[in-house]
Amino acid sequence: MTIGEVSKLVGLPTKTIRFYEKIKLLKPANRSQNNYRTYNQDDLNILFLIKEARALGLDTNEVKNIVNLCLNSGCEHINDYLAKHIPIYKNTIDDQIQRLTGLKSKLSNLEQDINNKSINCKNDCDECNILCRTSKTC
Amino acid sequence: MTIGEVSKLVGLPTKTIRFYEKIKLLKPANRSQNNYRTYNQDDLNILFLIKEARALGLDTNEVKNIVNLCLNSGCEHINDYLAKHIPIYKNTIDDQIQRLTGLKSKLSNLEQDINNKSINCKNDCDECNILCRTSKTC
DNA sequence: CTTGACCTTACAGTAACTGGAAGGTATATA
DNA sequence: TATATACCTTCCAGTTACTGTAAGGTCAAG
Repeated sequence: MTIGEVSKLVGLPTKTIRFYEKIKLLKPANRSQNNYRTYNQDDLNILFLIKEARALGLDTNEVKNIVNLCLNSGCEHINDYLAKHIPIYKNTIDDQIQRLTGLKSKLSNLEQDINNKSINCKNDCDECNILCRTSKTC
Repeated sequence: MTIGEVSKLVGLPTKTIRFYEKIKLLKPANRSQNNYRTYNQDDLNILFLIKEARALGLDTNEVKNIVNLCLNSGCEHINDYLAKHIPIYKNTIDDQIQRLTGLKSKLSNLEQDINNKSINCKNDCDECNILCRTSKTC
């Protein structure tokens, strides 16, 4: 299979497949006479695995661990690995969600301030919103 | 004020302040005889404004808009601008939260699959988790 | 006169791609 | 045979918002 065929089958841009090879997430592809990359079913399976793992939000280093486990051990080790690591992934996600939720409520507060306070504030900065208060131009 | 003093007052690394100048978020700082950057209260105010806006999750382009508004117009324009844009920021955040929530539930499903299904799966891949199923080595 | 704490610039690296340029290759059509 | 097209190749730059590091200048104190 050429990289374009693989791209369609797996649903990843050719660019991305080459990129994965470059960062050693994939081993260097075999080459045909004309120097085109060629892929077989095993390569395809690895790419599906990578895509699935990325879709779970795992970063490329995590994916690399899992691919190696998959290639060098068996899936019972993947299960062990995931059982240990999924809680960590989830904590990371929780942190991000919390951060975003905090941002959102900050924005809501600011929105309310803007609605409640005087819109014309020439030199009456205590009536301004927090962003404006920090600026002397206000 | 030197950049180090400003850094302490505002709570931004000197690196970051120089970086903001480089990307034209700040105008080029005045220089003392020895070529050190010097800052005055106005610069400080702008930096506070920038820090506040970044803390709200706005990207540097948005911050640039707001700084320009602050320098070239008055805060009534900032209020208008924010009133229009905050809903957009919030939508963006909601999208991100939704994405993360989706990832988390995917991870939870996988976690359950791992707990429920056979851990030893030699060539019995239907019993494996989704990551493993995609791999021939399973 | 040296030590330490500042300051300067410039370049590289981060994460995970994406876009583009410049060029080789394979196939179908005129 | 010429060409149009749709692939493929490599390499370099850009994205976001910084951070780290190196190599070097400046200033005050001991």
